[in-house]
Amino acid sequence: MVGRNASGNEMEHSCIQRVPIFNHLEATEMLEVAKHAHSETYRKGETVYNAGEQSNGLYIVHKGQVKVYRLAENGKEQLIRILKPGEFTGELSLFKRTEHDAFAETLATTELCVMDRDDFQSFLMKYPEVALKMLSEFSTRLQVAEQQMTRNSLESAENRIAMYLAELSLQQQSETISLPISRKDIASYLGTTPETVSRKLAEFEDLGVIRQEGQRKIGVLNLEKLQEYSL
Amino acid sequence: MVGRNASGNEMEHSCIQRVPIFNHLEATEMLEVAKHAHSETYRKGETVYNAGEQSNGLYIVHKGQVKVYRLAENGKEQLIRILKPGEFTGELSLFKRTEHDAFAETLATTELCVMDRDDFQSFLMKYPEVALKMLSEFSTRLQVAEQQMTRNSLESAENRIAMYLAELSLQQQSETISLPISRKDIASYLGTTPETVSRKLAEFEDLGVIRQEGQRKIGVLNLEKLQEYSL
DNA sequence: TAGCGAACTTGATGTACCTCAAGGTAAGGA
DNA sequence: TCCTTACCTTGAGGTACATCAAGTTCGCTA
Repeated sequence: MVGRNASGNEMEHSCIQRVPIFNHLEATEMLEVAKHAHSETYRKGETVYNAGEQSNGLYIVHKGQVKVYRLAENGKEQLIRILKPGEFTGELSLFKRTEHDAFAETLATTELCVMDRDDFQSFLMKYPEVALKMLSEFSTRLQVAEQQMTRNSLESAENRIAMYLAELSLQQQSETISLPISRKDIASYLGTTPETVSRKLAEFEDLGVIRQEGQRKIGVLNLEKLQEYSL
Repeated sequence: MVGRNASGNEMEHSCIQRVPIFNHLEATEMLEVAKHAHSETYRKGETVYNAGEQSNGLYIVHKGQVKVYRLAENGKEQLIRILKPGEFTGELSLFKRTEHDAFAETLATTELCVMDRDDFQSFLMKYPEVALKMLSEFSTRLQVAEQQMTRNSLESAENRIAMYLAELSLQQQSETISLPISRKDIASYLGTTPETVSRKLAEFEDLGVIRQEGQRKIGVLNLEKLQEYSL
């Protein structure tokens, strides 16, 4: 961590304003939230928390990106998700006194708002709208996690990669998509290896479905064909 | 569905009493919940909902068991989870107007409490303790889903099966564990095939780690050895 | 813009697991 | 109790993908 700011100051306030679960609150309410938060600044590649460490707060991304992943005993890594501004992790600690079961690492210079566990429950009791927003967010994440689980066990690596590209293309609403993460991380997210990702991308290129334009840019020439892999 | 009861009667009340997210409420509050719930009765093997159908309520299991699964386009099935009494599904419909993305089917004669979507949000606003309980439940489920996802993509089928047995053994606190589901369903849950499950169980038996005693009973002879597969 | 290191690609080889197929066993209804 | 049916086991064969090992390209820093 590069810096840490005490609770209740300007930085927390701006952070809380940007976060979906809080941004509908009145100004005075936000100030109350800010009292229980502090901000932390990280450089690229730093560790926010490790599996096994005591978990004691809700981490909300203000600026930057955070990668959350797990490790198997054999050292293999599974990318769980990439947190973008407004998203959060560490929610389990709000309800149970447990250890982290994953690792969190910054992918860029990152500012986090950290909500202390203590008082957060009573805060939620006072502002049930916030609890509802969190519930909504959770149910979406649950759906995504279950979808991801299904894909990883039911679809071939080829299909998973095609689906991933198709999704990116739809998200980014563009002919050329820019990969948000490295091939290694894509592999880890999709439960395969970097080699396989490489080979399949080359295959798709041969088939005229995509065109690789540098490591992080991919032109989608035939979205329909990509989507066919998912049905 | 075999039967449906109107809202607010005795059956809903008993159902709501048993459910963890509601059971701390006062009697009068429970009655209020019951107003927005009705009960449904199913025989074994019946469909509660199908993927693609409009989702419009929270299904809470009162008695029996419900299996929630997804289908890939190739017809392969992935078991998401088995709902036991007190557990619920359909939560996404409370926050979004969406279709079900999974299938739910009863494994036995089953009674469900169904909470109507409408008013549930305002109910949660009125009783934030209930929202907190749901949040807690969600965060646990999220953790389980992410764990399951990691396992299915990082561990070998052999390890997954060993882990599954070890977990059952710990859960049931017994030398002989009784499998709660068929081999086909175990395979589906672990992202493998019934044949592989069969073979691996036979292997474990040859190694003297377990003893198969009929289709649904397994004696655990060497729990440590089983657990070694997970490290 | 040269040079370094990380990220990526490509090839050759191995293997865990899936698939298809057939026989065996257990459970439940008439 | 028998008979049916679904479930499970075992075998043989194929394959998608991982693994290991060299190259190659990219992108950053100086």
